[in-house]
Amino acid sequence: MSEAPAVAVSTVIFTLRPDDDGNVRLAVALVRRIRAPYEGLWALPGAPLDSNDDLQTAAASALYTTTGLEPRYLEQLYAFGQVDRSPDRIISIVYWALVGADEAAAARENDNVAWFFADAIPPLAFDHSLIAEYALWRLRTKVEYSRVALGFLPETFTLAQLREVYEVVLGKQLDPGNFRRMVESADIVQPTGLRLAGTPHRPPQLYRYNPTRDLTDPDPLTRVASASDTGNRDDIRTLGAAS
Amino acid sequence: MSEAPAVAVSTVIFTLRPDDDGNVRLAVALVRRIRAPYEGLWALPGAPLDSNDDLQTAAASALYTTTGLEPRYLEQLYAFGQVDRSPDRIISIVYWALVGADEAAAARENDNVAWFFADAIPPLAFDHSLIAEYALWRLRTKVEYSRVALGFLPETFTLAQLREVYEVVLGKQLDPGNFRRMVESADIVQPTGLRLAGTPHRPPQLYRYNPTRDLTDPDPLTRVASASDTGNRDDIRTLGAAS
DNA sequence: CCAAAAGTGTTTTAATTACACCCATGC
DNA sequence: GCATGGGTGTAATTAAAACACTTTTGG
Repeated sequence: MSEAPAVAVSTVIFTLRPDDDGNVRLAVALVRRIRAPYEGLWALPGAPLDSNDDLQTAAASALYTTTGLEPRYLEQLYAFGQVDRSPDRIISIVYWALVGADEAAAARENDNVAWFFADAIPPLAFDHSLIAEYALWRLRTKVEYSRVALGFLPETFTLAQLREVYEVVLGKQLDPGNFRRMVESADIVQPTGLRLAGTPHRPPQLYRYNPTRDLTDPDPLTRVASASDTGNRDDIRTLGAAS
Repeated sequence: MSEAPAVAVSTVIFTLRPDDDGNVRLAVALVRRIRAPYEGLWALPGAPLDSNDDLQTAAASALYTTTGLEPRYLEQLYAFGQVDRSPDRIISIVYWALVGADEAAAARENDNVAWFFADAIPPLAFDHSLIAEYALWRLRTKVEYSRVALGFLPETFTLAQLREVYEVVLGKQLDPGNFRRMVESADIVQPTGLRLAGTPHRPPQLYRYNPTRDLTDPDPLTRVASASDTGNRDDIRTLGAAS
């Protein structure tokens, strides 16, 4: 009889950041492994699950430990448990998170913690390459039918900024006019009445996200979480389950 | 310091079965708890994770133990790990499964194992009521954009049977003509060329599911699973991840 | 006035829905 | 023939995409 499987929680952390040419791109936070196995390789941030922590708390804490940031959005991705995915039997419960582009710019980064552009992720330890790819897929599909994109933006923003988030995540240009109508009819945001001044063109309206609506439409899990809020941080806009 | 969390795997098993009036309805398999806590209450079938089993194997085995059946479709639902969801700290990795209506009719059933109609599930042990509700939500949303409905049907079937599955799961009537066109354009099934005889009306065509397509469109996880098939049962039509 | 992005309007296209109607069989 | 569900056709509605055009600012 072998030992009981160990449980770990990891988080795929996404943000937006400009590359050297000034183009905004999707980026993922990775940590370098400092011990065997896969010593020296990059991996997803994570830690063994502390028995006193909820899964979501553990995921947020992995995020905080590596970046010093709080998630704007946090959702469970999948539980990985193939017997041979690691030398020891480890069940990894993986979350994915969005952090604000503004905050991430100031996030810590060093030899062992770094941001990688999503289209240039190096080979990762364990099955983490597959996990990262899956998280990316989930982000992209979810952007199309939910409001998670707001998780990258600060409190107020212009529609052009919001559209840029969609364009970067989806990897394609969007028609400004149609985008505006889509956003308005989906009731995603509220106008603040303020305008952004100082532009060399017509000053755009500033919007904020609609606080009466969650970033995703509520599935039964999210509904329970927001109804009987059991000590969850209220700076995470949704605690949503998968969907 | 408390002990390491234990890992269990449970499965929400769906099938279709007729009620006393002969109406086909969605049903879930439950087992009665024979020990504390929640002794006597109904619960989802499951078991502690054996260190030698993959998660999916464990889910299929929970299914087999309770019903004696093999899943036609099996997908991970969610990992539940709230600290207070059980007296001991237990991380439950939950799968959901579809079994054929024809086979389920012959499945074992006794004082401690029974099928309950999905709209009449009794209060369950632990947080299993919430889990069952979430699985139901996932099944319903997934039926709308994938081909999982085929998981309820035998090898060959008529379009009317397939439509009935959709109607029962979604809880609404569908237009036969439009349904036919939807199925044809989505390339869900293949005509067998055979016809069902003995009806008091025009004999319908028999179809089989399209084996060149999976029951769900492949996300990165499913794609890997089917490409490098690592000992998965080939009678499960997809090993799909969540989506 | 010009450049540039904000913002509005209109046309085209495609997908969805609603519903009328014919077809083929057992009785 | 007639009742019944199988199967086809078509018009109406709605949503998505394409794209022209007007507005408002800084320089």
